[in-house]
Amino acid sequence: MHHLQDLTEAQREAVSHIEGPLLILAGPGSGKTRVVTHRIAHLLEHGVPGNQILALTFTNKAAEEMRSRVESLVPNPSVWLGTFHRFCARLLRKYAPLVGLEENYTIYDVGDSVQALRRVIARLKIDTAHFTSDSIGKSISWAKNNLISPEQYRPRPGRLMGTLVEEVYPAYQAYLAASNAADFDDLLLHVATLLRGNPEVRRSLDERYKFILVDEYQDTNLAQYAIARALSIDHPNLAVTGDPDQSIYGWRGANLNNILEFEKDFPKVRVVRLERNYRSTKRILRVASDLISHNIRRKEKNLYTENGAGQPVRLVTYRTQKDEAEGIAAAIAGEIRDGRRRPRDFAIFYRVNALSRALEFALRNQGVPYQLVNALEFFQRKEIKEVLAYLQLLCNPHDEVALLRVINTPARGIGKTTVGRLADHATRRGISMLEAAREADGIESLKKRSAGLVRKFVAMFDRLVEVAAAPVEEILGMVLTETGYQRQWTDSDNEEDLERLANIEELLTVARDFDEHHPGDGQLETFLEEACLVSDTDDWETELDRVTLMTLHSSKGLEFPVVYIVAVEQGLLPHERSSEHPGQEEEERRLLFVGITRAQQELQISLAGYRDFRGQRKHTVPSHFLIELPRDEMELRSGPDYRPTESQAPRPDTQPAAVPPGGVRDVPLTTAADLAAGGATARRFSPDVFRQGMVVLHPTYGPGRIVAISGVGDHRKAIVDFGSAAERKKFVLKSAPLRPVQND
DNA sequence: ATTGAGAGTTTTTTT
DNA sequence: AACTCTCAAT
Repeated sequence: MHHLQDLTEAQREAVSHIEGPLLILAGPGSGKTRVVTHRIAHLLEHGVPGNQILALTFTNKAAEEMRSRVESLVPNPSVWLGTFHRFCARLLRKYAPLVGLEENYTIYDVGDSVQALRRVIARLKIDTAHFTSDSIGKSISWAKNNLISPEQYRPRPGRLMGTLVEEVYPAYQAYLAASNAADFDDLLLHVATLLRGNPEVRRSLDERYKFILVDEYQDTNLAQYAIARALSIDHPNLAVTGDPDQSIYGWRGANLNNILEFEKDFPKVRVVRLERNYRSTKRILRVASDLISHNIRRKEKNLYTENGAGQPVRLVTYRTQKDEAEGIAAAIAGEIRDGRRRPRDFAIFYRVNALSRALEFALRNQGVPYQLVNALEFFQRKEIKEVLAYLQLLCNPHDEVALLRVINTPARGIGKTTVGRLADHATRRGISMLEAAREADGIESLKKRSAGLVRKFVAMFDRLVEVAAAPVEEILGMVLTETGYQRQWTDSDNEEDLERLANIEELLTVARDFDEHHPGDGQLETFLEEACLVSDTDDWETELDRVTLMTLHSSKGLEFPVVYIVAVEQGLLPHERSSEHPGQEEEERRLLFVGITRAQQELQISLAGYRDFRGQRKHTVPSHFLIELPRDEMELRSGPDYRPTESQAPRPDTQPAAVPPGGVRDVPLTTAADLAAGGATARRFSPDVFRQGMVVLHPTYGPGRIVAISGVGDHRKAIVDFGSAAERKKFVLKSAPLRPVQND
């Protein structure tokens, strides 16, 4: 079988394993993805139908990578490949009623659930003087990850926090149920309880997915563990891959025991160790090994490589944060200028997102293009969340968080008092807030004016309901038009407003792409699901020739020729918040281990003597992890090695550096020829010229505004509003006699 | 009801 | 430094 060629003995053993439990302990850079994808191909070639294989990953990025690599081995594999959360979301669409939801349930992302929780706490009139809603939320999340239902939750005696949670958790869960919504943790919790409570369902799914693979098994929490277990009882063909040394999600409920005790769970397991590293130099690997050997809770591993020794690992101390950023930027710029490296060869890792600023600034000054793997990701931005909330509400009218978000956005005079009265009415009558809004005229406490405004809002919403089955791009267009959302910024030259408009444009493009890949109506649910289950590494583009900036957490699974790890200082790495819990220090060490092992050829670890913190400059203490590193493999330096000199001084014209969220896209512009021809002859404009909200001219109807636009290529259609006199008309852009108008 | 100024609070990591 | 929240003025 050709898949077994050019694999090592250990790799081959894992790849050719077919039935029974399998544990692959894979060190960093040991070709794990290769093994997993080859194994899937191997299974398929041995007659296992693709739809019996379920491969679960943690990020969409990892899933995508895996899919494309499997595809290169076997054309059209019908394997289910995706994240745990997505798998559960899909499953719940089908089995929602079994856990008290409806099929059209909404997924609440972190922002949504925080809103929901705040509301619940306010409603319970709980004094949050000493406990933030945040910390209560964390406790609830912890409980869910550990499969503790609201009914089962019991606080530890004497813990004030616990008693609070005991009261809030059930109320919060009831709120979600009333809103027909599930938060991230619920996706897992619901599926786990579903499998436990419904033996027939469990059996049929176990039968359906006979071969299950779980990637990054060291990061699974109890809920994920329960799901994987429950699906592997009749067909215990569970293969997991992982590395205890790379477990860095303990704070999210990951339970290291899942992997450390896998052999107890499945006594007949076959264990394969992949210890040979193909990625890094000897020196880098040695530094990593020495560091991680200081952890107690681990499985001993012997990492080795046949690669060359490489250069010493640099440990650099800079004077200030600024020196650090400038030093690194100058070094990178120099390497690029000399043609020794390309921008994409470099990555800079840091513990917290806030540290990216100084680095961005320095890189920009050096004219080095970079790509920031974003923390405040695209779908979390206020304007995006607001527009999407309309879609959420269209999809699920019970969604209270969505309703509260949109009812007065953009401002339409429905203020706090009115909303409060609507909420009261809803609670009294046991109906949703949207239903309450429909009864606005009958609500005593409401002033005439307010009732009128609410009525107008409902009428507007109902107009949107009419297009709810249209392509997503069209729905979005209607939302923007009907709500006046786009209009509020169009005439602004405020920088922030322009950025918001650009984001809205970007959202339209995302919708357009989605429509293209999901033909057919009624895909709104799927769109929303994708929108909230994306993660920030997902939009990281491998192909772009840019320096990558990201947190140590998001660096997992990636590799770069040259890696910089900054701010290795006490309080930052290990992070101060990690001292609360004893086990967390080891996790911080693993985090540094992960960062170090991303490097292929060169590695620099650095710190600064002073760092700006919350506006103030503070003295730093070197991380105590540094004394655990082998000095004989390293080169110690004190910066700044470089102060930008004349030749390296900031270039006047720095190129645009950061990629806009969601990536770069070419915007088709109206060419001069288009404009010239449009006036004189019947020449048609390319459909790509037309955009949402644009003013266009029609030979018989006159000027009008594009209310919504959708469709692909020659089928691209626009709905145009010609003012109160004429009705709205729909045009196929390819053949319509429309032309863009320069100005409003 | 909305807006804006000022005060007060915040920061880990993410599906 | 940047964000959210509160309160007073409009």
